[in-house]
Amino acid sequence: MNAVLHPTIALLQSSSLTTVVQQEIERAILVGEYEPGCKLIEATLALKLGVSRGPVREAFRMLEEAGLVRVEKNRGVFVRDIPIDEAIEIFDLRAVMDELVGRQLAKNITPMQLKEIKALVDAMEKSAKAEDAYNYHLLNLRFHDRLVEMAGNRKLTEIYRKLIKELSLFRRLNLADGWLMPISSNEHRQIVKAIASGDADAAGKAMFGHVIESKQRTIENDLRRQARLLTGPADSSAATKIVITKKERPKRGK
Amino acid sequence: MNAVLHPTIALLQSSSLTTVVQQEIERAILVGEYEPGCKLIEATLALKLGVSRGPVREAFRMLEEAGLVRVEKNRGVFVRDIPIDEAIEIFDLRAVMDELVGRQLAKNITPMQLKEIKALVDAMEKSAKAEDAYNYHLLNLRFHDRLVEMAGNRKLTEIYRKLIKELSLFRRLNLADGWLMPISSNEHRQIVKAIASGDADAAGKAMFGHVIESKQRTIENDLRRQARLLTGPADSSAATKIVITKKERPKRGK
DNA sequence: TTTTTGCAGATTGTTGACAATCTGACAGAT
DNA sequence: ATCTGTCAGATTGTCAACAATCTGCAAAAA
Repeated sequence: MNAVLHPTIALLQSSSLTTVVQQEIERAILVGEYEPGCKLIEATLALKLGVSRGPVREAFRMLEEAGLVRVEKNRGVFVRDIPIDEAIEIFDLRAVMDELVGRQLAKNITPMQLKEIKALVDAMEKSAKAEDAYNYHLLNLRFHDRLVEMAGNRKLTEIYRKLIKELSLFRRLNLADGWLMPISSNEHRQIVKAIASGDADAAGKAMFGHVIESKQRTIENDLRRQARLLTGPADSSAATKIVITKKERPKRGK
Repeated sequence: MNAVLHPTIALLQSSSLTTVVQQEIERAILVGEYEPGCKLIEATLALKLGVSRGPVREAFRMLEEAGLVRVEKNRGVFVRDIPIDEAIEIFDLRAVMDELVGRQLAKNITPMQLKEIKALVDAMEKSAKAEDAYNYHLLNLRFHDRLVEMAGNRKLTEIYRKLIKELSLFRRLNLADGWLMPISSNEHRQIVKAIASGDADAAGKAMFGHVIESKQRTIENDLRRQARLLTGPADSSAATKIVITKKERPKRGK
C-alpha cells in the first residue's frame, strides 16, 4: 500500500533550510554572482537569506565537498578558482566518461531519444548561424547532459554533473568565441550519426574526440588569454600568435 | 615570499572539530563499525566524541555529499546501503577510469614506480598462496590506489577514491572467497606486464578487463548469496525473516 | 478484534550567545 | 624610514537552549 505522495509534500520533506541555502548559494556561484576567489561571509549570507548561521555553515560543508568552495580554517570560505591544470584533468576524465556514454547509447538508444537529441543539434546549429553564443552554450550543456542521462548510469550522471559544475568555475571558459561554434556543431552531428548507426566503437571515439577537442580549444584559449595579460591590454592580434606548444595527444591511438 | 609551512602548523590549520569528526565517522563507517542502514544519532555521536551537535551535523553534511550516508529530514541520517545496481554502475565507471590509468601509465611510468607496483603484486601473490584473504584485500586496494595515483590526474584520483569508499558499503562484497584470488592475481601480473611494455592500448584493455571481471565476479557472488538466503536455512521461520529483511528500510509513505 | 486518537519521550531543526582567531591599522622604538 | 607590538573590529568556531517533528505505545472508539 504505497501512497502516492503529493509533490508539495515531497518538497517539504526534502527541503530543510540547509538544503535551500545550499541550492541558493550554489546557484549564485554557478551564474557568476560570486566570482571565483570571492569570499563568502557567513553572517552576510545568513542575513540575506533570512536564516541563522547554522544552516549556512552546513551548506558550506556541502559545497566544499562538491568542490565549489574552499574552506580555510578561521579564515573563511571562498569560491573555488579552478586552475587550468585541473580543468585539463577534468577534460581528460570527461573524455573517457563520454566515450562510455557513446558506446552505451550506440547500443541502447531509443528512436524517441534519438529524435530528441537530433532536435537539440538542430537548435544548436540555428544558434550558431544566428551567432547567439549564449543560447548555443546553454543548448550544448543540455545536449551533453541529456546524452549522459540517457546512457542510464546514474552514478556516471551524478559525477558528470559534478564535474561540469566545477568546470564552470574555470572562468577562462567563457568562450563566446563565435567562430568555433560551427566546428563544435559539426562534431555534434558526427556524434549523433555514429550513435544512430549503432556502432559502439565509432560513437565512443566520436564523443571522446569531441571532448578532447574541447580541451584543446580551452587550452589554446587560455594561452591566448595569458599572452594578452602579459603584453598588456592594448594588444589584441599579435598576442594570439603565441604558439601552442603544449604537446597533448588529441587522438587515442598513437 | 611563500613560506614553507611546518607540518604541525598545516595540521592545526586544516583540522577543525568538524573535520576530525567527519574523518572519525567516516573511518568507523568504512571499517564496518556502523553497518549499512544503521542510524547515526547526533547526540550520541557528539557525546562519544566529546563535542556538541554542531560539528557532528556539519560532518553529516559532508558525508552525505560524499555518498556515505543518507539524510532524511526530521528522521535522521543512516549509513548508506549500496544496492547491487549501483555497485554495477560504479564498476562500469571504474572500468573506463582504470582504462585511462593503464594508458597513462604505459606511457609515463618510471622504473621506480614499476618496481613498487611489482612488489605489491608479489606480496599479493604471497598472500594468495597463504590464503590470507584479508591481507590480500588490503594489498589489492593499495595496488589499485597506487596505480591511479601514479597516473597523475588528481581529479581522477579523487573521484576514484570516492567510488571505492562507496563500493565498500556494498556489503555483499566481502568475498573472502579464496578460490578466486589466484585468478585476480594473474590478471594483476598481466596488467603490470602490459604497463611495463609501454603498450598503452594493451595496458588500458588489461585494466578495463580486470575491473569488468571483478564486476562479473561480484554479480555472481551476489546471485549465489541471494540463492543461499532463499534456499539455505529452509524452514518456515526463515521465510518470515526474509520478509522482515526485505522491508527493513522504513519508507515514508507506508 | 481492529482501528483510531492522543500523549510522552526521543530526536532533529534552528537560533542566538559566547569564545577563539584573524585582520588591519596605529603608535612607538630602532 | 622601517620594524615591532598592541589593540579594536570583524569573522569564524563552538556550544547549549529552545522549537518542531517524529515514533511508539496505550487507551478509547468502532
